[in-house]
Amino acid sequence: MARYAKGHKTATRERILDVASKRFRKDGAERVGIAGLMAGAGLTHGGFYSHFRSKEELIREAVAGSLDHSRARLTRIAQTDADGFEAIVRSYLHAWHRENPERGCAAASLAPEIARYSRQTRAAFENKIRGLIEVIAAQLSGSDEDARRQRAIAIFALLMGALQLSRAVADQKLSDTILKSGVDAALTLGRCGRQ
Amino acid sequence: MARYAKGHKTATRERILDVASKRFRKDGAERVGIAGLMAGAGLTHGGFYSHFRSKEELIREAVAGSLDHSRARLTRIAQTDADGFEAIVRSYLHAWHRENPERGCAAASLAPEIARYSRQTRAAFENKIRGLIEVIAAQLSGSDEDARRQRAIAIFALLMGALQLSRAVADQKLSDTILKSGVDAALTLGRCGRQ
DNA sequence: TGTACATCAGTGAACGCGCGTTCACTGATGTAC
DNA sequence: TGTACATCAGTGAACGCGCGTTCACTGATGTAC
Repeated sequence: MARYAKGHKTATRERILDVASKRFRKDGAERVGIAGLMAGAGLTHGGFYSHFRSKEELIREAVAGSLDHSRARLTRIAQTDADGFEAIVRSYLHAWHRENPERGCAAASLAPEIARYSRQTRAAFENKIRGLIEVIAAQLSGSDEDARRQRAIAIFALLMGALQLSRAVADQKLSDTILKSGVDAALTLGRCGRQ
Repeated sequence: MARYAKGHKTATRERILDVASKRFRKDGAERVGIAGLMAGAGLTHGGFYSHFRSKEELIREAVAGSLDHSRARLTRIAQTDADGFEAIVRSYLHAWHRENPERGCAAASLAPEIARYSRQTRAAFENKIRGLIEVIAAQLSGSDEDARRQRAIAIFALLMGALQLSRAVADQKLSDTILKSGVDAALTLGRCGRQ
């Protein structure tokens, strides 16, 4: 093969990123191999390095891309609903999100793993997390912008932590309780600045 | 070698568990190999399977053991301080904890990974998490026991999530802000039932 | 219009390596006689 | 007290396998003449 239409290589790259992003979130970046990934994109493993310098670069870009999607989705959800904040909280701590990690928040799937990668990868992650925090902060009331940001940080930590716990326990009843408790607490934190 | 003193095998087993528990929390269970683990305990890899049926059994027991320690430590910290709840929150979201995962909370290091293991492993994790939640709930006020438990669940999720985020970002200033925001929010949630 | 050549996305064999797991074996000690 | 044997925690070679990465190659198309 050769000399494809303009934009063909970019399209292939996007396809690899899309497959990677989903598999990383589902199985963890560690567990996913390059060969299987490329096969999932309809290619052979050898071509990988003409698209990415290394597996870690792929992880960096796949995580960044999926967090961009998360940000866009949360923004959309917030705009659609009358109470944007509550809509964000309920959609994040929803059973659907718990059961479909491959379509969900990369931070919830990969945060501890990312903490073990290079500074560059952590910086890329950080950059996107700042964006998510911004989206949440924009839904909070209160005159002090810094205080809103700090509350948004804690709320995001709570959402992420609760989703992880709901996935890690064996008992479905406890898992449901975790989601419910997370929603209640997040709404409490969201209302603290309102009066 | 052979015919060691009574309790020798148990002591070796404990040593393997101790090394495993620390390495799993530091590097992730996935990244840690049996051979290196056994070498760290002063042994060769072949003997591993006379102590554990499989790597996953080791993960299960190492995580359970370290969560037992976490529970004991949090209980002690709560008893030492005048405000037991605040002491728990501040010690969990302390820079020392962020920088020493190998000595810290296994849930914060491994939650997404545990979510991908077998039901048996998730059940073992769940059992210990229930214990941690109990310790937190015991520090909360409010007459409704169920409500205290639910708040404790959310608080633990918040603590775990905030610690993970503080480890995963590159910028130290943001990392510090995450810890601080987590403390503030956890204290807010802890006080909600008090009036 | 026809021929020779350059391009380059993708192929697939090969690299060294570490993984989890199995198993025949070692050898110092305790026990039986 | 001395000898033969059983025990069994730990050893280390070997198993098949998949990993991330490299690289010489393919072959369909676009371009130059």
